[in-house]
Amino acid sequence: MRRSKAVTIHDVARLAGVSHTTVSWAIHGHPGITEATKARVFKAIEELDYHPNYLARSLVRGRTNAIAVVASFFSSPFEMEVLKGIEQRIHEEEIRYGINLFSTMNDPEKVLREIVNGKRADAAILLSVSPSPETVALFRDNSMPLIVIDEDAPSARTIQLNNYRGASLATECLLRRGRERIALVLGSTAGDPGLSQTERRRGFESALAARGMKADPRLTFYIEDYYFEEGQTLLARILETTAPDVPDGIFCAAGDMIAMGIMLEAKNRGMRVPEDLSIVGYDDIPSAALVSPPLTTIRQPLMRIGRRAWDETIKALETPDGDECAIIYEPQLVERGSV
Amino acid sequence: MRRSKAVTIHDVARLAGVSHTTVSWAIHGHPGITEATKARVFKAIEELDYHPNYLARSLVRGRTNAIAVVASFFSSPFEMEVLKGIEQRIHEEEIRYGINLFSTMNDPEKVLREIVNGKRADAAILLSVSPSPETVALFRDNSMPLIVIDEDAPSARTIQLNNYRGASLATECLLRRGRERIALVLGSTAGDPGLSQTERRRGFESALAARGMKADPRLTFYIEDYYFEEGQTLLARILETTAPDVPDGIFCAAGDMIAMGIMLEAKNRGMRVPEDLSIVGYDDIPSAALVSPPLTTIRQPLMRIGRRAWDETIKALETPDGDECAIIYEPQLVERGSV
DNA sequence: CTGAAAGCGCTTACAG
DNA sequence: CTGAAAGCGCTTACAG
Repeated sequence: MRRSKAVTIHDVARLAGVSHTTVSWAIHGHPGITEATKARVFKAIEELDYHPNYLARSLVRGRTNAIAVVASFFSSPFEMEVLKGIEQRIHEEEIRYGINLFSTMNDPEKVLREIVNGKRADAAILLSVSPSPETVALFRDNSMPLIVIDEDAPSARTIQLNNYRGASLATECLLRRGRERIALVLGSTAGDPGLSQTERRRGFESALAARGMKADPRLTFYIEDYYFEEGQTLLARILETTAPDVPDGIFCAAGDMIAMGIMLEAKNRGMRVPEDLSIVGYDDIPSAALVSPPLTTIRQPLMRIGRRAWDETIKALETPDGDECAIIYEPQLVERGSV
Repeated sequence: MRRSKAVTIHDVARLAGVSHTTVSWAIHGHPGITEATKARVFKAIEELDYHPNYLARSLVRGRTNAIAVVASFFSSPFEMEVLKGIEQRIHEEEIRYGINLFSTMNDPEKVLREIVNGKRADAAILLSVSPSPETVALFRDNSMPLIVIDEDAPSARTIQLNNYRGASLATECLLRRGRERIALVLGSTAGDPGLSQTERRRGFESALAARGMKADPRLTFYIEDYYFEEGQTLLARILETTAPDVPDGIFCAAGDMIAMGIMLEAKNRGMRVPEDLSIVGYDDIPSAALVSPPLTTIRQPLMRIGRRAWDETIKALETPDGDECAIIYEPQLVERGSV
């Protein structure tokens, strides 16, 4: 097995009969290198199949040409969609940045500090990860752009979803159909509830309040996981704990997957949706339209958010002293048959 | 705005009153540094909040501590599930590798060469990307491990799914229910059909052959995209082009999403599933169980594949001269109500 | 037990 | 128009 030693700029210089400085300049289109010399250099590069070592280049330039994308876990529908938007942008624009994934199961702050201090990327995009003020300051001190999606972070660039409004829309839809005992299902309570869940609760409560109704704490439920089986067991729990005053509507702020689990279980128990029980989900995942009845839900422009996050990152990288931004995207009610 | 200069190993050395060599050795637990010296060094590190520059370290070590994950597009259910498996492993094992995403819309070979030549990672995992023999050789010559998932690559480490068998299982299921005119729906024909689609076709044909039947070329259809709307328009096309001998069964090797689109359109047209038309999908995406009737489909152990890919990568990294492997995972028929 | 020196592969003022 | 030199921040034989 031939274990070839990597070819360096010096090999190219030797073959072309110039100094390695000249090679570097030829590569970078530095003005004032003869066409003839340039040609010799490129011929040598071709011949040796030379590729600049990206690490060395990054070290001396102080730029990695990589963007960190940080999330607590990838591969949830939310992260997937946003990632898709980012990807689209990369391809459309031919921008020469790589993307490095960091997931933060344990200690988000530690990961973020390591990105900055270890110079592991030129900028970071955070998906539903909330940085401490100290960390935001750390990024700023190192002039490293930080884009925060779906969380709040004072004096950072944020791209948010109006979760408050999404929840209001969902709840109002239920109220319009005359639902009077509406249960609220929220996402995981593990540790910090997260801004989005908090906001959805607020939106739910305010929509009720607008009708002079009050949220009944016994009608608020939490889930642990996002598998639809969780939705099935949850409905059992809801019916049990609330009997005989079972709810006639459910706003499942924890997302469509859970909502679909609830719906399936309702059907298994002979309940009619929406006649006996109306359900509204959140996210509008692709299969929401395919279940029966099709699920009424809230759609968020996740791909657009991904694209925008990328654009903001690039902008921040190119104009380092630009203002921080606070962009908010509006959700949309998608009315189908489950209400 | 304070723009702090990064703290280097020299700053630490100065504060601790030792040479930078000693600092480096203290960090790496080099034997023969007094406890007292070590303590001074670590105190200085703490005080200055020093973090080694990862680029410099990688350059001198010749290792990036990053694994490249390459796919034509991320954020398809397939890639996401595999990625999830990889992620799990990273967290379970506390392994210190980062993961760098490379997507290869245009020129896969170019991306792969750049990863090797630019030293952008220590190893690469390919998701449904098929490397040329030259590229496989390039990886080998640079002793860079290459793990190929769901494609074939002579003399590389491969982790494959038995697509042939999956298709046979699906087709046999249809045949058992007495279906006699079975249509085959295959994925995108753009360029190379890809190994998995080719194998699924083979499996389909062999299952028919086992009953003395022959695949009817007029009953083979291709899709462009993987949105479920595509499935809806496809059924229209199928019915049109085959009338009056419309199929009584469809094996949708292009995946569940399309299968669900087909099913929705069938219901819209007043066809009964499975009485008038049986449908089998592929992938067992989470919502397959939720549609009505629930979709019969083929499940593949994607997360396990992700985990295994990671393990093989690490193994290859640690024992560079290990054998190439060829692992094959078996799919499983999940019988629900659509057949 | 600790330090001076060389080197990883590149870029970029600075001279000629 | 081209080259010699310094330096990015680290690691690691090699001497003392």
